[in-house]
Amino acid sequence: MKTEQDRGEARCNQVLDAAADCFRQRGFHGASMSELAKAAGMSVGHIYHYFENKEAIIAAIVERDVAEILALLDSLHDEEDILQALIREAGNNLEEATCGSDDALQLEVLAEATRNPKVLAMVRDGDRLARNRLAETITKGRAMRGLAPLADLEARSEIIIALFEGLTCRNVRNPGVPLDAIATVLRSTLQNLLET
Amino acid sequence: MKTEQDRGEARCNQVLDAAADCFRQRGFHGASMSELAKAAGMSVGHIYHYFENKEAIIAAIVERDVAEILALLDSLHDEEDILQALIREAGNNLEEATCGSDDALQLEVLAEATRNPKVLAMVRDGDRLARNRLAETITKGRAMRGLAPLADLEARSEIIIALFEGLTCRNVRNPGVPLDAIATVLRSTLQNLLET
Amino acid sequence: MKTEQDRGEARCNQVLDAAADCFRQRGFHGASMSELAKAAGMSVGHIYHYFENKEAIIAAIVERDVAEILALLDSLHDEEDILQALIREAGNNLEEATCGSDDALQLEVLAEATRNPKVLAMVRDGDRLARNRLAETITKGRAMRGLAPLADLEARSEIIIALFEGLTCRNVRNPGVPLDAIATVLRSTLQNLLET
Amino acid sequence: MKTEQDRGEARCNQVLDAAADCFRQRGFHGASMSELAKAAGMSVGHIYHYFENKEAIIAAIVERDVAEILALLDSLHDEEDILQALIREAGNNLEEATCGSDDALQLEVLAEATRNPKVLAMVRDGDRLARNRLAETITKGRAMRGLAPLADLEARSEIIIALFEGLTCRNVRNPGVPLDAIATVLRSTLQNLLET
DNA sequence: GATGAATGAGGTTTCATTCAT
DNA sequence: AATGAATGAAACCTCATTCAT
Repeated sequence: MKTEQDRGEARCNQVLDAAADCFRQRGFHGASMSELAKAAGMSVGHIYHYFENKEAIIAAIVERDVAEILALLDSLHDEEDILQALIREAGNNLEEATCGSDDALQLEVLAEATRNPKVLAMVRDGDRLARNRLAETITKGRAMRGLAPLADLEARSEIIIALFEGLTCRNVRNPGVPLDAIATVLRSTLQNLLET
Repeated sequence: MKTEQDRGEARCNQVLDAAADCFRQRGFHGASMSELAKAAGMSVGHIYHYFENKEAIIAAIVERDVAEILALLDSLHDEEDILQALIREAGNNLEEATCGSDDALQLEVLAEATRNPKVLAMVRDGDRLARNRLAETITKGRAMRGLAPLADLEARSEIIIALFEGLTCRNVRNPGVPLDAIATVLRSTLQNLLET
Repeated sequence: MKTEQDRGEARCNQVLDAAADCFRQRGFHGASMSELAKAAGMSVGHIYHYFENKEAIIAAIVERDVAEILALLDSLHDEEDILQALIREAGNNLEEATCGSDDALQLEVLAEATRNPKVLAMVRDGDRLARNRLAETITKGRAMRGLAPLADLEARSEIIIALFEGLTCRNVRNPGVPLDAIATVLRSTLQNLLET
Repeated sequence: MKTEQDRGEARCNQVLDAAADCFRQRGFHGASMSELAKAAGMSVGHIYHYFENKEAIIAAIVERDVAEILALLDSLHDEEDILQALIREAGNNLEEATCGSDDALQLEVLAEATRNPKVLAMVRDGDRLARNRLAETITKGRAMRGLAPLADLEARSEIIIALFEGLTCRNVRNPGVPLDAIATVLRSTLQNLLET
């Protein structure tokens, strides 16, 4: 019984993994159900045992995407020197991006949110959690350094997130920029936002 | 003859205006040629007199989009106090975004660039022009203020653009943030990047 | 052993009851096997233990339907005053119909018979039995009243059945007609057909 | 322009004729759009220029069907001896039916009305017109014969229509009945209903 | 220049049926 | 006996594109 349920879940993830790949490469609406099925190693019809329709798959992908960001933020929260970890993560983000990670999917999600209310709601809910988490993390990090609480915490968080999201965009428009030069400026900008 | 050509161009723009609207609302792949035609007040078939196919329309939209950004940058170039103008423009951008301007289209373009090589090339070409222009503008602005040339000019430009693009993303994920709080932090961040 | 067989039969009827419901509500082709399964409280696959395929279920439903009519006729046969019972039954039929009984299924069967030879054969076989039974019943009823045998018995039976089937149709097209007014005319028409 | 519109209408009817055929032979839900298209000598996609979806075609067929009955009733209205014409028409109806005319379609419509509210509404609207027309016709016919108006006109009309619709059903269940025998009984029954 | 009828491929989705467990 | 995962064909429908007028 347990195995059975596990198997179901595994099969579900099989679909989601395949879907993420397809969506990355061809977009939500460019990828066809038969492409998904082929990529998932499953018949088209059977995908509908696990997902009500294509939009439900999109929603599940968005949910995963959101969870991933939250997980990253959570991992930061338990670092020893939080502020430094945040700044370090910035660099990693850059490298990852260069390796062509999930940029495409992130942009796809954002573009879809623009016209799909269900996706928009998920994106906004996720973002609310994420930015609250970031704010807490910053506050905790500053406290650990003996810095005063910030009156403009919300705005600073917003700008910091914007920076990161913006770098995702930059990675599409201008991937050729030297990483270390960027990292230096990024780090100093973040320091300015986090430690003053 | 001249009138004739003008008329043709006007008809062309009629299509592009309609296309921009449709693409904003439904995405490149979600908008159908017949929707475009209806929005443009023109028959489906006739659109093919002006554009070889749908992709050509997308390309033209992307081109326009790129040109718009360049125009904005150019307008800055002739300001009296360039650095201040840049910072001011940040605020405008925020307000515009709130009004739900072209965010959707920008994201659509970026997502499309991710998988359409032709679009990617256009986006990157445009971006190259834009960031060079910004670099020049910054240099000129600093010179007018008597500040020294920047060794890390490229990286700073990159971060500045990232900030702006990031705010476009933020506008989708979290449109409810108070503008003036953001603007203050944004301005101080830009000052830090431009004037030190 | 006997219990086992009984259980099988009960399961079978469970399917047929569910099928009748589904077919009534959605039609033979509109009802899916998985709907049937859900309504029968049984897995899709298991239905195939009892019925070779969907058409076999349809056939069984048709058979039941035919049997039901025959049973009604048989019950009439043992009434004391047969002719009066026939006429009375007309009224009941009307009321039943109003309550939206099996009209839908009857029409579904008839429509299906139109294109499914197997169903057509069943319907016609059943009808042959039914109309012969009715003819006998009429003859017996007339004899009990001391009336002479009818030379045009077959045609009269036919018209009487037509009247009843027609009222089923009317119930769909015009359910709002006052029952008692109809019943009066119906009764006098039947009297004319049965007692003269 | 006129020609153009005519052509469109002709093409529309081309679809409806084909659809009527297909629906008769395979039922509303048994006939596929590609069958319709083949029968109409037209591509599947193009049918959707004329009809929004399959249901719209069904609706149009039902409308035609209703109109046909109304036309028949109207033609009776201008006969010299209306009552006699009504009775005569009964015979014709029988013959027609034997030739396997529209019985199948009529039953299909009725069965569909049972579960499709839009079709039900059309059927009922059509029937209201038809039975009012019949009532008027009967009244006029009786007046021409110098007979008194009927107090139970509505109920009698109802029974008369039921007879005709019932004969349509009978034609499926028992087509082998000798026509003239039936016609005699039918005629006498109608006389009883119309002329007394 | 301008229309819209026409096509056919391909999209998402549903479904009867099978089969390993 | 009983399940439900799995399939693949076929359903309805949409769409970019072409072409005669």
